[in-house]
Amino acid sequence: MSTAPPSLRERVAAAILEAAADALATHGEQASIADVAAAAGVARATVYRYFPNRQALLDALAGLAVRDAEARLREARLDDVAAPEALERAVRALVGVGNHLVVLERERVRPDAGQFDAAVAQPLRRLFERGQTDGDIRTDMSPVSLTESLVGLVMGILRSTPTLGVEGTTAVVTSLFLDGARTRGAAAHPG
Amino acid sequence: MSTAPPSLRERVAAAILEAAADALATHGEQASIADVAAAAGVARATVYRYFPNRQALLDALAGLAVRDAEARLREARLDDVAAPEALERAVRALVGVGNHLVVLERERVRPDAGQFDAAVAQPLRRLFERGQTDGDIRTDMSPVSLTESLVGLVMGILRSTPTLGVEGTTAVVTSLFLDGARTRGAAAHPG
DNA sequence: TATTCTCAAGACAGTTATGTCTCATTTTCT
DNA sequence: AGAAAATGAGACATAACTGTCTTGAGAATA
Repeated sequence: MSTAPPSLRERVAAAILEAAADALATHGEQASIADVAAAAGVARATVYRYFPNRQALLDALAGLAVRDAEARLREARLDDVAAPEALERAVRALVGVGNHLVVLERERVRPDAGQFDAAVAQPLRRLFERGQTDGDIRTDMSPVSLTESLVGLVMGILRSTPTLGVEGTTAVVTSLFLDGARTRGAAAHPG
Repeated sequence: MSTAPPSLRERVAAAILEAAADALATHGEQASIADVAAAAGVARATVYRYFPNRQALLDALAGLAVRDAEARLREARLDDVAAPEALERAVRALVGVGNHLVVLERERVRPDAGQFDAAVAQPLRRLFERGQTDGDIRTDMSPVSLTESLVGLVMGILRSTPTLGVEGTTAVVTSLFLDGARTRGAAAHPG
């Protein structure tokens, strides 16, 4: 691995990207460069020294999120285990990407679409397809719908309940998505 | 009922709000007044004749969405039926609000928060609480988490798959949320 | 200590969206 | 048809953000 010394420039660039992810995930698209700079604790001009313009920063952020998501999903080895276990790993990977994923998903309408699809949606669709052929996943819903549902679920929880931590969020999302909210087996109310 | 003649002003105001809902749901917060005006087929100045400033338009839109959601949830009579049936009705109500709900949910971080909570989240939480005491809904997840999950699910499907229609979307969301994506009962893959 | 690099702070111009206003034209209502 | 109201088009000033630049200060390196 390239665990080279984290040079100053790299550290500042990372801080700016992190602050941008937070600001964009919280305040949405209309977060200004001044907001990002303030959140990162640097001057506005410094941001422009690292990223020539706003779009470049957004692109860098999207690229980072894509690479992070790809790496986590690759390490998850979704193809090595059955669909339910793979799903839990996938959710853990997505939750681990955190705010970067929220930003990436928010910008997936923009011109640079496809990135989100290739890095996140496609592996999920493949996972659901395999789960369906193996009999682990219900077949009355398309892999596309299942993927969108899972993404919506993750995003909703990720944006509204950031206090659960990675494992807590993963457990909630996985359990709910796989088994649903209905009580299983037990008798309903004695009507 | 006050089914008065739909005066001209009311019709234009409704058209502007509808266009604003579409534009804001599609292009997010950075949709300009010019975008809204173009989408509504009116001049930019006309928008300002109906809403003194951008914030007033956003407030009107949020108020409309809140009233719409409240009315639909009230008509759904969630308290009159068991939790699973009530959940389906609630989902149908939320889906029926459509893009207005997406906009309202996106702005729930803003100063005028609470509106979304009072109109949408609170009824859902009450529904889940009742479902848990009746034994219809699993109790290892809080009503708050269940509510956030359901909202995330609805929003995700609503924004990414607008072609299913109200009934299709309702069926998908309800079934998935109640019973999950896992195959029920059938044997897993023959390993 | 001297040199070099980087940063913070702020001034500056260019661009874009906002909000106001006017005026000729069109639409609505009587 | 005629009066009243509303609209479209566009000019206009204002505000906010963007992107560039300069200056003085601070930290790293030799």
